[in-house]
Amino acid sequence: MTPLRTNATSVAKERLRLWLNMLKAVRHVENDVRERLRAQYQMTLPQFDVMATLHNHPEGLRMSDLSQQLVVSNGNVTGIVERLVADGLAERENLESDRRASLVRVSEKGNALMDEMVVVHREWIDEIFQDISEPDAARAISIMLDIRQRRCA
Amino acid sequence: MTPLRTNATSVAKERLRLWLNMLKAVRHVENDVRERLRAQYQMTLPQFDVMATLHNHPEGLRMSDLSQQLVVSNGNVTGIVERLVADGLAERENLESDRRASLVRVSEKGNALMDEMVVVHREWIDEIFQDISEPDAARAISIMLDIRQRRCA
DNA sequence: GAAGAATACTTTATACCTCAACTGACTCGT
DNA sequence: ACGAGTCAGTTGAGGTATAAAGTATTCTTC
Repeated sequence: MTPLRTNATSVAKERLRLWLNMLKAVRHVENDVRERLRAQYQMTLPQFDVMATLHNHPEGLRMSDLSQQLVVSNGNVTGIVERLVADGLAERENLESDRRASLVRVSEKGNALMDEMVVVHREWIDEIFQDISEPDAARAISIMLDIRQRRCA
Repeated sequence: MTPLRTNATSVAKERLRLWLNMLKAVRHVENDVRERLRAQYQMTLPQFDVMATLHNHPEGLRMSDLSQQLVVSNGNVTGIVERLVADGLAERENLESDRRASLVRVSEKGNALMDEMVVVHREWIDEIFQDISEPDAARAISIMLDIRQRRCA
């Protein structure tokens, strides 16, 4: 067994371990946040994700902008926005400039709610991540970016 | 604005940024792996996750062990294992010691497949994570553990 | 300026996923 | 024993998810 091969498999194992731990950590946080959302706001996690994204873009977003921001499929967004509109939390408007597309934005009711929820949500995350120092967070962010920014579709 | 408050909100923002980046990174990797699984093995990601876990425990696992390992709900595992058994990749056996429970393990056919897939999967992850050095991986793993190991239910 | 390619989005089929309620089985105190 | 409480697992309803196919619209290119 050459040292080269040993090192290569050693890195590979560590990367796999990282991946499995990322998965568990994300699910752990998602479960925590999901439960709080349900208990305190009767809202699902995907619905909140969409609302939070819309809240960051008061000018409105297209369906494809949403699916790209959230890294989910196109058809997925259709259903979630449908429910949000039905609940009066979001609105859709046809675009004159491109009749295939439409703009989605938070409704007045949704905006008032999100003004509050965004603050509360940040506090939740702050609590869940309380053991993570600012330098650790910065370091981890940079690693997360490295993972995503690999050349690909 | 006191410096204390400034620092507190600064850390909170960085933690939120970390959370959002973790989410995107995980979805990115999941999408990549999901596509390869579908194209090369006609298997879904959750099914692979279950099979890989079972493959690591040749003696077999109970349903609740599986859901705990994968950080998913109990009812979820029921459906996935159902499909795996239907496809002949896994087997279930009633436990004499506890007639409420049952053991799940990979079938002979599933074992042969997983012997190969586990290696290929590690290569995929190694490729996707190729920009992550071993020290970075180790550091990130420790941060992921910190996130999970906070006291909670 | 019309055929063809590309785009934005929806729809359908299938699989996942949680939660809450439920069934059947174990445990334990009395 | 035996009933209250607990535990392993399933079920059903509702809500995500993806992939693939389909629709309408816009762009492109000659």
